[in-house]
Amino acid sequence: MKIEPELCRVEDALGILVGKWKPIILLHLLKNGTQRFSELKRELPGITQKMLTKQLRELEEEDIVERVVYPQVPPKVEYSISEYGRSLEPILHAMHEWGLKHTNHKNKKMKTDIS
Amino acid sequence: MKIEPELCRVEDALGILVGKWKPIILLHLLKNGTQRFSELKRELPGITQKMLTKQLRELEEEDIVERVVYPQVPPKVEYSISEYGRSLEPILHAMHEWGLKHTNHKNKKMKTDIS
DNA sequence: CCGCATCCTCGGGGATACTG
DNA sequence: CAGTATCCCCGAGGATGCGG
Repeated sequence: MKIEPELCRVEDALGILVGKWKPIILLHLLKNGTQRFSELKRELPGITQKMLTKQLRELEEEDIVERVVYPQVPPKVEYSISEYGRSLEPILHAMHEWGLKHTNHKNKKMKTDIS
Repeated sequence: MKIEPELCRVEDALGILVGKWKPIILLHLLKNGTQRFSELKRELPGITQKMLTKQLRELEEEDIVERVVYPQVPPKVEYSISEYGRSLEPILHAMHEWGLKHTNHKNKKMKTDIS
């Protein structure tokens, strides 16, 4: 059955995943469970504190990640995937699998384009 | 099994789908099969010729859509989903389904936030 | 350690007009 | 009919510095 384009909700899911660092942040949290801000930052070479904060806040806003603040000095903040957020896992897997195939597809195309 | 974040190919799939009009263009082509440029334009209220051309060209570049030009006056150009492009259909469906659930989730949240 | 504020760059996307 | 060609705007995302 085809999706009725007028009733399309694809953009809703897309809106959650779009963001330069969001997919990879989600994958790290899915793989490693709860992590501190500084751990995540260390694992994401090139990201700035500002961007990491922003992406995490946007994911939190959608109830995808959970944020726990420990009121102590120095501060400690832990992030994790919410139960609800785990429902995105199948989509991430599907996109990852498709991405692998697409890489092959492009490689094949390269060769035939040259020969 | 978790995806190794370092080997993540989610972005590849994301890159294909991201573009203001791409998902809806794909859904239209999936639903209606081959369509002329002007037909698509008519079905996408608000899109400009420039954007429709651009999005279609980008999808063509990735072998997702096929473009057939009939050398006649006035011009006639037909677009359709390639065989390869159909492999995206499960992902679009999954995102659509998730989007529906997410809409409900947000509605529920609204109510509990108010009460 | 975590995060906010400020400033800046760059490209996606829109409006409009022109052409074979 | 199916495109280019121009000009413009805005917001995502980066660099850097301050603060509790």
